[in-house]
Formats: sequence, C-alpha cells, structure tokens
Amino acid sequence: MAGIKVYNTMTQQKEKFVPLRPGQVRVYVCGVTPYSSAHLGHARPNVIWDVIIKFLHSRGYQTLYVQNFTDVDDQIIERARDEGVEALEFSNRFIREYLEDMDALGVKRADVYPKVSDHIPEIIDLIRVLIEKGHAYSAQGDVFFHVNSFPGYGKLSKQKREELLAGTRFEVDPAKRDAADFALWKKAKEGEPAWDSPWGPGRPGWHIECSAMSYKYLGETFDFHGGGSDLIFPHHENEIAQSEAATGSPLARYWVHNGMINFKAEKMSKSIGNVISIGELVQRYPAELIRFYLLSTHYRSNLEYYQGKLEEMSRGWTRLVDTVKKLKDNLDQAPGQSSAGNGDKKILEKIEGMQQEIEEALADDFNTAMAIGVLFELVREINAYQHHGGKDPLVLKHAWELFKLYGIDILGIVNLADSQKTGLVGPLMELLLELREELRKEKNFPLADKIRERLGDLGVFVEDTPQGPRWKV
RNA sequence: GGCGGUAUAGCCAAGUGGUAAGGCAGAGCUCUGCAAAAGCUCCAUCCCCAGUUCGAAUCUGGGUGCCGCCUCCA
Repeated sequence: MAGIKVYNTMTQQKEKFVPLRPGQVRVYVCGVTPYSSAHLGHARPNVIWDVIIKFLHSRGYQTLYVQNFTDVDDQIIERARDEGVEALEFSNRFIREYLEDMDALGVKRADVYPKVSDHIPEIIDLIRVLIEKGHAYSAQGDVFFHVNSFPGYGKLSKQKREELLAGTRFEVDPAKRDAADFALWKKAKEGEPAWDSPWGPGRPGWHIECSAMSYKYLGETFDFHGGGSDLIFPHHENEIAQSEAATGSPLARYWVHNGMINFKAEKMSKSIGNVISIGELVQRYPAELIRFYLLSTHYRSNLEYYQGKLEEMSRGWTRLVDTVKKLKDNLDQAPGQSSAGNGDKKILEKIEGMQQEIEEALADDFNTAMAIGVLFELVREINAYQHHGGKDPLVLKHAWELFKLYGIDILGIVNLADSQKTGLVGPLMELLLELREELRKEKNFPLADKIRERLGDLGVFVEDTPQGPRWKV
C-alpha cells in the first residue's frame, strides 16, 4: 500500500509521513472564534480533516484529534455587550451551532474541543514559564512575548524579523519593547471579563491558548497541525514561538494548511461580510453534495464559490450517486452464484487497479480530487458493464465495496438514503407505478405518459428501465 | 514594498521529465413505444521568454497576471 506523503508548510515540500508514536496520530486543528455563524470557509478544514482522519483510520492508525474554540476574544466581548448577554453565554450559543453545522455536514466530531475559558490556569502557567525563561515580560499589567528572544521566529511564514517590523501598519503599544512583540496576557479593561493572574486581572491574548491547550492534550510535539492558510502568520508563527520557546521541542511535525474559499474572486471572510453560512447551505443542498464540491479541488488550492456553483456540481454528482444506488439495488437482487466469465475477470482486474489508484491518490497529500476522478472512471466502467448485461455478483460486489469505502465512508460524498421516500409516499408511488406498468403493457401510452408528466410537475422523476420503473424526487 | 502560493480546453480540475486523469457544457450515435437514464465516439500541447535535457505542463532563470498573508480571519 502506498505510503502517506504530506506537504509540510514548514519545509515547503511533500514529506513522507511518519507519526511520532507508531500507529498513533495526534492532530491539532485551529477552530474558530465563536462570535457568529460558521460559514463555508469553516466547513473546508473540517471536511478535509474529517477525510484525513477517516483515511488514517482505514490505514489502521489510531487518532487523537483536538480542535479548539477561542471563546475569549474582543469581538465576542463587544458583541455580547451589544446584546446585553454574558460573553460566555454568547459564545456558547455559536459553539453549539457550529457543532450542529459540522454534524449536518457529516463531520465526525473531534476527540476534544477545548475552550479558552476552561484553560486559564494552563495558560497562566505557560506564560509564567515564558517569563522565567526570558522570552516574555510583563509591562503594567500586560505580558508580551519578546520576539527577538526566539531565533526561529519567522521560520514557518518565511518572514524576516526585521521586515516584519518595517511592515507594521498599526499603532504600536508603547509598553512593548519591540513593535513585533505580541500580547500573551491583556490587562483587564473596565467591564470586561477578567481572570486573576500574577500580573493582575486580565485575559489571554489571541495565540497563547493554542500553545497551552495543544500541550495539555497532545504533548510537546505532535504530528499534524492544521488550519487555514490565513493562519500561517501571525497565528501559527506565534504559536511556534510560544511553544518552542517554552519546551525546547518542535511543536508539530507537519504543518498542513488549506486554501481559502473565494466569493467573487475575494476571500470569504467574516470581516468582509461576503459569507455564506453552513446552516443556510445544508438547508438547500445535501451534505454529500457540499462535501463533493469541497473535495473536488485539492485542499491546498483556493476554491471559488458563487451562486449556482452547487447546482453546477450537482449534475456530475447525481450521476455518481445514481450509479451507486442502482448498483446497490442490482447487487441486492443479483443471484448468489458467480459465473466469473472472462469478461468478468477483466473488469475485476480493472476495479482492483482503481482501488490502488484511489489509495495512492489519498496517500499522496490527500489528493481527494484525483480520488474522485478515479471514482468517476469506476462509474463509467460499472455502468458499461451493466449496460452490456453484466451481472456477476462478484463484480458488482467489488465495485460496490469501493464506492462504500471511499464514496461513503471516507469521502462522504455519496448518500443512499432517499429521505423523501419515507412514510406513505413510498407505498403510494409503488401503487401508482404498478398501475402505470399495466397501462404500458396495454400500450396505453398517452395515459402512461400523462402520469409521468404530472409526476414530473410535482418534482418526481420517473424513468423506465429494463428492471422496471425507478423514481426519485 | 516583503513573504508565500498559483497560472492546464467554454467552465471546474488532476497531473510522479517521456509525448495531457476526471467532471460539467457542446456535437454525433446506440438503446428505448416515447422520455429519462446509461453506453459509445469527438472535443487542449499546458501564461510569455530564455535555459538544462535525447526528451518538460512537470526542472532552472527572467517576465506578466491572479490569490493569500504582513491588522481580526478557516
């Protein structure tokens, strides 16, 4: 089986993946600051890591997956105050919604979702260590990380320290020794949530929570650190500085960053306001279609979204899903005995080859786009086989197993359930189609066509196949 | 201005130095009572210039365009 290779932002190349502990993979992915509804841009890393985790499981790895919530933050405090509610109550609402959105997308939950508000002591401990080691200093109730004390600063984003200072466009806090120094602890302001600390009441700065929480749950060094490419600087750079200055060990072995989703050639972003919420999306489209869209492009590339994009995607996606559904039906009805003719052997070999291609694609920096491409080759192959009358259960079963493993279990882009066929609808449709079949036998085509047409008006598509009529909503 | 990434058919998109996966759209055909579905066939020499090489979309150098980061951001 193909070994796994991963593109590492740190080294800017694909590397062979070797976990720190044999058979076990530890993953930290930066989550969100919960002050508004999750949007499509947030869905991307979640779906990608969902696939990576499931793929690792299929390869026999155990995983420990942590994703944080930064629930102590300026925006949260501000908006909660506008609404007149407690900051934590405010953020908890969006955390719940976030988790529900990810559930709706078929994302398996992480093992731990640590929140900043639950880890203040750990954060304080870490800051204390950094001060003791001379990497941080307190100044009138604030604590800053001293960037010049950490020689590796800039190694992830490939920035030079001097140039970072030159590019500063914001007002520099006069309490800082250097403009590039960043806050580990912020002195409390009037009316803001605050915790006691050795430096007085206050709250953590933005980056320190990830260092403290990843250390707590995953240890000094773990395997994957993920997140959007917009986090490379300053967030991940600062995490590295804090963690590595404190422990002396590398923070993560592989840095994995996903590309942005653009709306009209511009990054989808809460601050720009051009977002499309996940809640809205899952109302309108099947989760599997959304995942299909997200996974059709390699995770490191940028991805476009625009009105009608999902409709466009759905045409190809429907062909995939319909093929799998029909295949499954035919397999369930197929005779138990395999005839194993010569033609059947040939296609079995082809299917075998496709499985290898998919494995290689996923192992090669999680190339889901290529894996989907191969799945479409299988679609064509198995449709052609059945088109020409092939029905060897061995062949059907093999094809089905690939669709099941990759299409359903790992990528999550295929759904078999017809939610709208539940209740009375199913039996009623069966009755109607049975009667229509009798009309067709009697060559009463005008009436049969009328039924099909009227059902079409209702959004029910009927097609006549050699195996009898099929319908879908 | 600095740093990173990217540039492949009408659109989306993969691509490991050896002569361009896949999807959508389009054209023709087969099957079908019709329709649909499905199948078959057709549809690109890879931004520009120079170089390395027997051979480059793939490597090197130089351009140009686009995106991201440098301020909160998945």
